[in-house]
Parts: sequence; structure tokens; C-alpha cells
Amino acid sequence: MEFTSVENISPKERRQARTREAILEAAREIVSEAGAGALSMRAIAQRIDYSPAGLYEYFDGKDEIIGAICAEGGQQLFAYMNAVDKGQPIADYLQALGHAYIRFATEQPDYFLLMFTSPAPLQSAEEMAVQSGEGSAFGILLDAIRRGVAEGVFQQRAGFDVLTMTYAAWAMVHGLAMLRVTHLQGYPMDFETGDLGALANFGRGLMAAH
Amino acid sequence: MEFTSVENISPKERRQARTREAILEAAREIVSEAGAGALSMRAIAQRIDYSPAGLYEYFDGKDEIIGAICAEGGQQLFAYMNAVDKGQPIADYLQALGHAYIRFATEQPDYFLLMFTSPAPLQSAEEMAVQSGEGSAFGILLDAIRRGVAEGVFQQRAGFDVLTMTYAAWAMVHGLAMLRVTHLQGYPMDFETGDLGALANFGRGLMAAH
DNA sequence: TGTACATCAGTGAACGCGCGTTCACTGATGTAC
DNA sequence: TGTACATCAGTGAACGCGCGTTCACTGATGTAC
Repeated sequence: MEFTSVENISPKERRQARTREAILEAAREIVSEAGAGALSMRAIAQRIDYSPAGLYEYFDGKDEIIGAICAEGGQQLFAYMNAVDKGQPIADYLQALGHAYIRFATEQPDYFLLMFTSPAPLQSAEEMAVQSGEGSAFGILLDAIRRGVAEGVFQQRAGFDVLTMTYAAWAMVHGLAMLRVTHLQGYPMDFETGDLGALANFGRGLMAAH
Repeated sequence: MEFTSVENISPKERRQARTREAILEAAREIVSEAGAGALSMRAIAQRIDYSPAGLYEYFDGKDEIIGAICAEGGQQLFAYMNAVDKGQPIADYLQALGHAYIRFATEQPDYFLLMFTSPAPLQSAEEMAVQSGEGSAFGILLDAIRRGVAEGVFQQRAGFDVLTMTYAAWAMVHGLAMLRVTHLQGYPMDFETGDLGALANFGRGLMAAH
């Protein structure tokens, strides 16, 4: 029988983990402050007083660092959505989830763009279906839709099952978030009202015929 | 009284216009074939057998060229949506418009991304409100919503006027298109069905209470 | 019709920059006897 | 406890690349007399 390796962490490994974390933190800060375009090995190294070459002790290259901070971004997005009060009526809850998604995008626009303007690491529809609340933003959305259907508030329709409904909800909030941080950035309009209206409209579409 | 300068075009101006067009065509092709990342002054010049320096006779710099082909992209998107049969019932028509938007994005993904991942030249909400069918994709969408409301099929609600409804519709199709060409690129799922369901769901939300 | 000149379109080479990555190296830390 | 050695974290300099833009220039085209 083997020991789980989780417990035995040597001082060396602790140090390495800390440095890895420092690298990612620096990368995160650069993206937040100056956008994804400013993220370079040199910039990261400078920020933590390393030479660029030193980073290769901890990561295989730039892509791996980007991948790691995208994963962190996913967790952050999850945190935004998981903080929403689950006690509310399902329609309100779903709307609040959308709002949280948009809030993440507007508060961390560069982060959001980094995560969502390049292709994600592949994952099948089945895998997406499996992931429930714990861990991913999509899972939270999925659980909400499931709950709405179970409560009889939302209604499955032909060609519009729970998974597809979730995809649609995601696309709705993603479109609102994306337009806002890219094409409509700086537009003098009342996004808050617009988003609320759009989310309410989407919710009406989900409702079961009375 | 002055003559309109539109008519008198010298041979010189004609030549210049043709070269300008050739530059933009080359830029368009590069973006289509290799993505926005591959668009460089050198690449454009090479494709039309100029030296990079020569391009500065026709454009002030790279940004101006990008701006010009984004404008062209807007016209192309307009063409997609304007080709949709306006004779159908409004709900079908709106759905078909969404479909056309998504088709543009999937058939010209690099173009679409170039247009929609950087901020657009600013324009006020009033200007957007003014632009009707002739010219812009947003205008077409706006006209459709207006028609739906006029026919009593769609319903204006508190905080959800025609302009806001159009914004919501745009965000819906934009989210579907965007997810598809970025984060979900290559996912093994049935986008066609998903998009149809999402658009139908959005339409239901617009409907007037019976 | 011929000639002198001005305008024009376009070039070649360079400037200065930043990028990801590699590699031979060094000095410090840890280890074995 | 001291010494010899191996491992390790990190460096400095360079490689090779591509970028947008500038500038002095040239050869062709057009114009005026």
C-alpha cells in the first residue's frame, strides 16, 4: 500500500510552489493592469526580480503560464457566481447568476478577454454535462436550470433540453459581457438596465406555459 | 455655386483608388486565411508586390488599414443579414436574422474577431438609434424589433424599450457567435440545434402576453 | 515638336524595438563519508 | 566536525525573429513653354 503523496511535501517543494505562485501572481497583475498584450516572459521576470531564463525552471514556456492563469480565472469566475444567494426564487437566482458573470467580466476585463478570446483546452459535451456546481461556472448555470425545470418553473421543449438551455443561458450572458468590454466599451448607455432587461427576457422564454 | 466633386475623378485618382482597394483586398485575404495576428504591413506589401514603405502613400499606418477593413466587415455582415427574406412572420424573421449573424461569424471567424475584439470607434446611443435598415446590422435588427412591436407580436415592457430589446437581441446572437468561434471552437456539440433553441427562447421572451 | 523642369509613385535600407527561447556558466545549498 | 562532491536555482548573453515606421533616393510620368 502506498502513502498518498499529498502530505509529504519537502521544504524544496514548498519553495518551488511558492515561486510558481509568485510567477503566476505577477502574470495575473500584468494582465489586470496592462492587458494580455503586455504579458511577456520578460515582464513577468522583471516583476519578481528574476531573469527571464529563470522562469523556465518552473514552467515549460509562456503557453503553460497562460494556461495556468486561465484556469485561475475560471476559479475566480466560479467564485463570483457561487457567491450568489441560492435561496432566492429560481428566476431571480438565474438572473443574479447572469449578473455575476457580467460583473466578473467588467471588473476583470483583461482577464475575461484572455480567457475567452482564444480556444479553450478541449473538453467533450459529456464532460461539460457531468461537471456540476462544484468547480465550474458552467456547472453552476447547469444546476440552476436543472432546478428550475425540476420545480416546474422552466420548461424543456423539443430540441431544447437542459444542456442546451444552459448553453443558451451562457451565450446570453457571454454576449452581454463581451459586447460591453469590447465593441461597446465606453458607450454612453445604461448597461445595467439593458442587461437586466435582457436577462429578464431570457428568463421569460424559459418559463413553462401557464 | 460649386460643383459636386463626386463626378470629376481624374485618372490619377482612379489609379490611387484602385491601389487602395488592392491594399485592402490583400489585408482582407490575410485576415481570412491566417488570422488577424498575421496581418502586418510587410505581409500586405509582399502580397501586392510593393515595398512596405509604399503603403504609406495610401494609408497613414496600420491602424488606418485595420479601421478600413473593419468598416468593410460591417458592410459584409450587413449583407448577410439584409439577404434574409423579410416577408416571413416577424418571429421567424428575427430568428433568421440571428442565424445570419452567426453564419457570418462562423464563415469569417478571423474577420469577425478582428471587428469585435477591440473597441469600436465611438458612437453615441442616439446615433445608433437613428441608423435604420440601410447600412448597419444593428439597424436591421432594430427595424425588426420595431416591426414586431408595431404588429403587436412583441411587447415593450418597463425598462425594456425598443432600443434595449435590440441591444438584448444583439447580445444574444453575439454570445452564440462568439462562444462558437472562440471558447467552444472545435467542441463536439450540435451548435445548429443549440443556436436555434436559444434564438427561439429569446423570441418567446419578447412575445406579448396573450 | 522638343526640351527643361516639377511632381509623383515607389524603393531599399535602416532604426529601434520587443519577443520566446536556449545554453554554457556560476555560486550556493545540500549530502555522504 | 571537516571535506569532497553532486545537485540545484538562477544568470547573462546571445540567437533569430518579426514588427511599424522613417528617410534619402530614383526613375518614370506629366506639364509648361
